[in-house]
Amino acid sequence: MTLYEQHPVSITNSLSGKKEPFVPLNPPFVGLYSCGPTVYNEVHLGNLRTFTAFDVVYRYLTHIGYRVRYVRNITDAGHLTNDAGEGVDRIEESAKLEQLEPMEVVQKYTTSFHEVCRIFNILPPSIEPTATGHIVEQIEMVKKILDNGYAYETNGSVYFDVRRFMEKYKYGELSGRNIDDLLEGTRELDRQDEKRNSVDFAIWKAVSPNHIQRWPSPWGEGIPGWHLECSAMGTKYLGKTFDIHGGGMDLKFPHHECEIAQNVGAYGVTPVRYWMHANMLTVNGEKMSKSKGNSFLPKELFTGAHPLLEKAYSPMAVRFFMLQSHYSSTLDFSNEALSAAEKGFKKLSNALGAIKKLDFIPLGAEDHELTKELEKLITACYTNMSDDFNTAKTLAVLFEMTSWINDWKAGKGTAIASETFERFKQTFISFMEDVLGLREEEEHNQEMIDGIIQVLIELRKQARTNKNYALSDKIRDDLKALGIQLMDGKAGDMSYTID
RNA sequence: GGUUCCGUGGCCGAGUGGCUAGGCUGAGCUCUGCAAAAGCUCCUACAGCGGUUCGAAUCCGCUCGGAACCUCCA
Repeated sequence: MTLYEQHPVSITNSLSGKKEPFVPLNPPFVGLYSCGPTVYNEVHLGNLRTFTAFDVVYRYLTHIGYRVRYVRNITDAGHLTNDAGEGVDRIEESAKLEQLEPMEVVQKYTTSFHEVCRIFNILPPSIEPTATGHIVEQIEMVKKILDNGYAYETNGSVYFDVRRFMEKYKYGELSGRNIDDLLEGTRELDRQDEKRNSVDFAIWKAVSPNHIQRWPSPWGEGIPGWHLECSAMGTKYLGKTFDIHGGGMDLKFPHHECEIAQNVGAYGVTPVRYWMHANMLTVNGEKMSKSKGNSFLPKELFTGAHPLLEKAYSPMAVRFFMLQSHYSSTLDFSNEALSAAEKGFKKLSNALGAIKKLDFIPLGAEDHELTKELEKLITACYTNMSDDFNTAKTLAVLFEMTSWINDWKAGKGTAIASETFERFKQTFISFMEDVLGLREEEEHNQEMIDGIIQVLIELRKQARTNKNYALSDKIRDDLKALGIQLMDGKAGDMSYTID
């Protein structure tokens, strides 16, 4: 019996708003798609929360035995600042501002994004497709939608015909939107528009020849619509219908709604069985976003160089902070909360370091009650994660396990079977490292190492002055064993090298 | 205005009908040469009002407060 059969997963499906048992189309295979970044700018902490949330989904599903194909795209074209037609292209805009070639912008921020992921221990997906690498697939999809009669061409642009689509299918189901309300609210903006209805959206957008990023198509030169890439790439790599699609709450409408419409319009089937939406990171109760000026970059977080930050925080403390709340709740950022998280994480991190080195110390006959209690904790890790990826509850269990680990660390024996001990140990380590992606913090900076060695050098000097050569030699030999070579200078000064 | 969601102790945050997570902070204690770590104890809450129920933080209604989406955003 596999782990996922022992601990069946349930997921809150945004489509129904309810928690549903997770039944993949073709177990043990799972198709998971999540919307990646638009690489026109650095990702900020808010963006990171979503990527972390789906990283954990990917990690856990894999851990319990599913064979997950995780697709997370890079949007490197076609993301206009609005759908109405007068929007600017984000990548082109950044290119102009930074005086770079658009693909230089793409490269720069893709590299930066990967670096941030590495630092926060966000695993690379199975496939990380780019919009520019799938222009052909996107054009094919536009053709299909046109052939099916759910789109129309105006001046070289192709728009999705929402009204027409609604004659046969539903639109607005995911976001619970009423199309008439939408039309009501935006009627004023409709004049001189290329679109038949304000709710229609571009699936192919004509651009002028001075636009650097552009591709030939049956409708002239242009760029694919933003919503289209996810439809095309999701379909290509995961099939016309796949298991899970995730993204930030703010993408629910219009992005994901349009994605559904495009797939249904092209293939007649809804693309996703379980929609998952990660909630926003807030600052003083307001969504963190660039436009509000309350966002900060990962780099600023490590240095503390931002007006909102009282001090620097480590990546793992931040990751822990995010995992302490459920992905579907808003999480409020504050220095107080982050400092608390920092300390809490340290406790877990110490326990992790300790249990790796711990061996089983038996104590008398097996206490069945105690064994049961510890087995319960092991099981709780699974049931909590299987319950809609409840990382907060899982962490609470890991803290309870930490109490036991600290006891054992202090040399206290335990009256359980060695088998239970080993499972306890393995579960703790794998939930920390593999499932939650929390690793021991060991990134000490050079400055700190220098400081530490100076302290030792000072001690060694004193030992030599006191002719305590046994101690001074021990300091030098022990450091050498760590790859640090101390060298005595002529005038009693010391220097060192590190391998 | 429309749609959706939220309001839990000093702070952050789980929890969906009875069994009242967890972390951080504060106070006291144990251990300890000092410090740290670790352990123990205490501070025990569900915005307000009303209703359903034997029983509600959890369900229903109203009031107040806040947020997200409806334009780009993870």
